[in-house]
Amino acid sequence: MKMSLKDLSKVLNLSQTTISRSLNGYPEVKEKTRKRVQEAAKKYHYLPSNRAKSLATGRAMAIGHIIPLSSHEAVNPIFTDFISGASETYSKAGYELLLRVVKDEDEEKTYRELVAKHSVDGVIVHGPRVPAPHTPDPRIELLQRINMPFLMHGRAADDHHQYAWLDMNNKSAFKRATGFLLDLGHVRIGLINGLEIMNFAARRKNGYEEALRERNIEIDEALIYSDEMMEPYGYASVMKMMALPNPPTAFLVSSIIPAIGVRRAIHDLALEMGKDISVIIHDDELSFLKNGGEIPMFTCTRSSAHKAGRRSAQMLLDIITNEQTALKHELWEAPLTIGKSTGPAPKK
Amino acid sequence: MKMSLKDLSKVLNLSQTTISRSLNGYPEVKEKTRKRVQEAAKKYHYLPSNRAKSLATGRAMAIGHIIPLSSHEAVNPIFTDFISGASETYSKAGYELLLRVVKDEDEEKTYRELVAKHSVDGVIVHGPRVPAPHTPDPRIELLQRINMPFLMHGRAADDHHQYAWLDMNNKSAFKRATGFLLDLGHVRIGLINGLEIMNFAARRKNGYEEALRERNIEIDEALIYSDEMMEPYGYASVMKMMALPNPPTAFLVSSIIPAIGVRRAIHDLALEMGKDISVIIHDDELSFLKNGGEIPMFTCTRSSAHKAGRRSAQMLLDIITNEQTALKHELWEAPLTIGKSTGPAPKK
DNA sequence: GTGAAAGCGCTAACAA
DNA sequence: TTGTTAGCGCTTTCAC
Repeated sequence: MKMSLKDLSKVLNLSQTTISRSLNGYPEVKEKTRKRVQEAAKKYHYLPSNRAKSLATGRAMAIGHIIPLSSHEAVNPIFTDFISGASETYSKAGYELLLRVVKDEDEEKTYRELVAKHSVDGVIVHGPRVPAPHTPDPRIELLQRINMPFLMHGRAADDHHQYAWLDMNNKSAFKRATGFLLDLGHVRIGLINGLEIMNFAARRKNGYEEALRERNIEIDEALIYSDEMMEPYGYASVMKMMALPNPPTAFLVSSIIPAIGVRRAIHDLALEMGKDISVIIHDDELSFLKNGGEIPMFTCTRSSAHKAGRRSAQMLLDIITNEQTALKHELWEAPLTIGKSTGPAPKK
Repeated sequence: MKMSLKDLSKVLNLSQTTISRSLNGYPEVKEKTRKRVQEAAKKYHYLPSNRAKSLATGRAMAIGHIIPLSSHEAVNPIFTDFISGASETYSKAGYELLLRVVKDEDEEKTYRELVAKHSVDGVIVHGPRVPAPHTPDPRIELLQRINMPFLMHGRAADDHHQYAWLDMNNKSAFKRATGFLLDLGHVRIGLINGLEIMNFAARRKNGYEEALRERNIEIDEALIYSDEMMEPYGYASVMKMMALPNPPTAFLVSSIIPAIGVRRAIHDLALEMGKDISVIIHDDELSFLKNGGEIPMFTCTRSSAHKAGRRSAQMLLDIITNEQTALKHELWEAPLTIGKSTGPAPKK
């Protein structure tokens, strides 16, 4: 049942070398022999042991995905689509996907361990942070120091050029979304954002502010919230902002998780207090729509997350196999899909 | 920089064997020697290569998690918590977590490949199906045939005893939830369920029906919907049911994804048509609440999913290491957390 | 075009 | 208590 190279070599009356060469596409094998080998391999369901191959070649044939627990990246449903896309690419290339969910404080240890144990050939790092303005994500320096190839999903602060990354254009997406609400006549727009230590949140805020600034609308800090993307956070933010003397008429929400709370708050307000909020727009509700839909919405869709996963995986594999020194960067524009808005535009 | 056993043995002037024994806790090593070895290992950041260890011992030191794409398990945010729990357990035990997201039709191939390539010591299978009543999930037979240790997350049809599994008591959870709504005075309760080919959905429906039956309330098929858990599905179901001559006064929703659509529908109805639906209850909204919350809600919370992941991983490791023939099963009761309900109870 | 032999970094008999 | 030796299943020189 369980076939090894040796077994196969006995069956075929060939050396292990020849079989290895046949299966790995080396040119010096006679075509007839190669065919014979390939047929036998199929017949006996032979596949080389990953462990042995790794040991012999020095390559682990695996990529690590490290999910920092605190980043709440794991909780973002989009993340699963990303990883599923990556998995697809790895399978095609014969690589495995190794997943680690780690506490922040264990992250350095994890990378070191992965290197020492020869478990992976490279890693994809999720959720880059901005510990302080103009301070690079500490993980970048670490990974470079221990010589571990990596690709960042998202960018860190100001050091774009020093490492490979793939990112959505968060700033542009939120600038456009804000513009969309402004076009509808909204002036007071609540921003319910993620923690600004997360790079994407900082960029989104920039986009929001830039859109307002370009139309000479004052930025009101009372309309800008920033916290971990949990459901009660969305609910509480809306409630607080709606209690202001001059409440917002629309909300821009940075993730589907707080958006659920936002919807609940809006619902409660409508039912219990007769208040009426006209538009809510947030970043990845679309992820759950099958074919477009009626929600006013934009940015990262399920299929684009999947594509980003595939692309990121490929970029990393390229880095590993080509050993190219030129770093690759990709900045994706998020599709801005406008659907039917919930409720009317504000009276002017 | 990169340390191997051999390197270490030279540094310490000991044989590789002694070092291996020291580090792996064999008793026949002199305590003083062991100490010396351990210190050196720490000093030089030595960790054994996983690949070499695997090859020598015959154990892959890795567990595979197979996510079938079609099951939409991947999209369930709870899933990520499950896997993060599992990851924690594996790390402690020195195992890696290998993730594969595969199309249904590739699933058999995937398992065979994992066996042939010696990539994993066992797998955790997600999203058991009920292809037809009283028909077992075909993957069970396959895994047993190819001799791959596995643990099912969820149960398949009627063959509980033949394999190890961990599952939530879906039937009981939905029975209790339905009972809760009945206690509030609701009689017409809409059930927005997952595809009934998924085992958990079938069980949930059973619980719902049993609760109604026990109170002699007629089961109205017009109030039972079953589909893939997408957002528009939730929206459309509510809209359709609310258009009935005798619409429901409450909804029981099987996942947070369609529940978002349900909330949107309720919101739209309230705003645009003045309709008022009193209670919505669904299964894992709580997963996004940090410390309880105000949503009427129950079952699988984030922390219980995490715990289930940890426990499942441990069960599988036990199976692998103890080679115990007695199969383990665990059925968990979902915590039923009742919060403030959205809207009033129906007028009697 | 094919094969023999060494070696990847470990573990595990078997000796000493 | 420690060391010697032979693999684990593959790839890769180097010979033929």
